[in-house]
Amino acid sequence: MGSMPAQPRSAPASTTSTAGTAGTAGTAGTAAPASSRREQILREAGRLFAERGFHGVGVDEIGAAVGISGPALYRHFAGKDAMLTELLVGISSRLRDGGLRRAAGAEAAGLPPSATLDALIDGHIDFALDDRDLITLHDRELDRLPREERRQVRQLQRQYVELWVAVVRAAHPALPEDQARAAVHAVFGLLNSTPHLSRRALLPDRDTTAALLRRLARAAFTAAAPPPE
Amino acid sequence: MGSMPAQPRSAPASTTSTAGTAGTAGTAGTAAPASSRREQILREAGRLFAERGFHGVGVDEIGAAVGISGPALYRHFAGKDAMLTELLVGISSRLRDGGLRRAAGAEAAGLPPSATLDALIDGHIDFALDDRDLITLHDRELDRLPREERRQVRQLQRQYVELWVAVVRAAHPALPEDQARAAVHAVFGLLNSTPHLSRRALLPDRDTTAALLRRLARAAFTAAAPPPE
DNA sequence: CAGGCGGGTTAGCGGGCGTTAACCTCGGAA
DNA sequence: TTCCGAGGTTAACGCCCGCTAACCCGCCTG
Repeated sequence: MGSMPAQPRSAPASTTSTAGTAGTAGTAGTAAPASSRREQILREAGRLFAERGFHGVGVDEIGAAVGISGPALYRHFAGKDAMLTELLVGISSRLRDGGLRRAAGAEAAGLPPSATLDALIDGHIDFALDDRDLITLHDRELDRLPREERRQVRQLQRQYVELWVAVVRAAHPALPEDQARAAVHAVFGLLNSTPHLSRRALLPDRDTTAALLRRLARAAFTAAAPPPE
Repeated sequence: MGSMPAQPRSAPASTTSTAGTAGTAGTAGTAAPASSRREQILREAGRLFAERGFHGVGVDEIGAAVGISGPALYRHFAGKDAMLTELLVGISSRLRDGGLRRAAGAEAAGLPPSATLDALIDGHIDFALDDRDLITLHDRELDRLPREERRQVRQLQRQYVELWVAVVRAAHPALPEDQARAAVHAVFGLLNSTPHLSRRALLPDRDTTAALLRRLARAAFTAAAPPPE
């Protein structure tokens, strides 16, 4: 825990001692190079926003979470809104791009639509299990964005949804489009449900959970087609 | 069940005006038994909280939504927190009580566990489709409550979840408890997904949506059991 | 060795919001 | 008729919070 991050980290020679808490050393050692201050701030802000809501978190708290205090954040971001914007745009972009990549890959490999759908499901599960905070934010704090940014995020989200809808319809041609769309939203809700019970070890281990979610999601789409009557 | 958009929505409360005029006018005789001012406030507050978040709504706005202005709310509630508390306790209680009632009824009728589970699913779907705002609030603003009230709501929610877990395990004995619990949460996420796309008529009509959700939820539980291997 | 600039610091302003205070006005008992 | 309480009103207070201002320091570059 207390291990020094090795980085020089300007010694806070100044009085105050605010730095104390900083820690949490989240970073989870992603191989990614140099998690800059900026990214560190984004990570902590995302966590706090997910925990207590955008309006429920003050800039001083965000600063404290990374070991600096309050207004220093403005050296990195134009304001609190800008942090949320960057978080939400980033999430939506990653989801959409990842989905497009997987769908294109599956199609190029000549796999059937059902396998493409499975690839989308697996990708979303990875995201939901690995970035719980972001998933939470993503469908909870959208309305706190200024108009133009909100439009941008919504567009990305819509593209992601429509990608799924197209694949679902290819895999289950009997399903009408509006029901396919509703089913996609429902499965998103299903897959995104994990963040809510993240607290307390109520979940099985990651692999078991992932396998469970995969089974549930696939079965849901299969059942979405109207009953054979 | 018309959504009753009515709500006279008083004009911008001109200054000065002698208070007198307002008087009893409001609440035009809704067939419902005396929707008191109190309930009217709760309804509007719930809608606003769901739309913009607890911290994103001011008391003046809530007042304006029911035709009175700001501090008049304090004749009916101890404060803003009290409104959220009453909303969340009410939702959680209704969910739990409705679940207990249906489960007891199904059991008394000698139905098999799978039929009991179906009854729970149908009940939850009705709630999710008819009280979207409340469903949204219920798993989104819990953390804005003061400590003690939050504990109370969480307890109600837990009882509801455990009721489902018991029924699921009776219906699917092969499913381990932790996975059953995770599946229950996942299905809640699935069923509660409808509020998110309520805006814009993206959904099929109510009956179609309800039938679709029912199919998805049942299939999910059936698929939750580990693969036969 | 100078100097600028990246990245910190504290102090403080301005606005918004929850809440309280003081006051008003009815409708319905006593 | 009087009075009182329920349910409004506006004014205002105090706090919190986002953001700006003014200042400071150490590293890297010329």
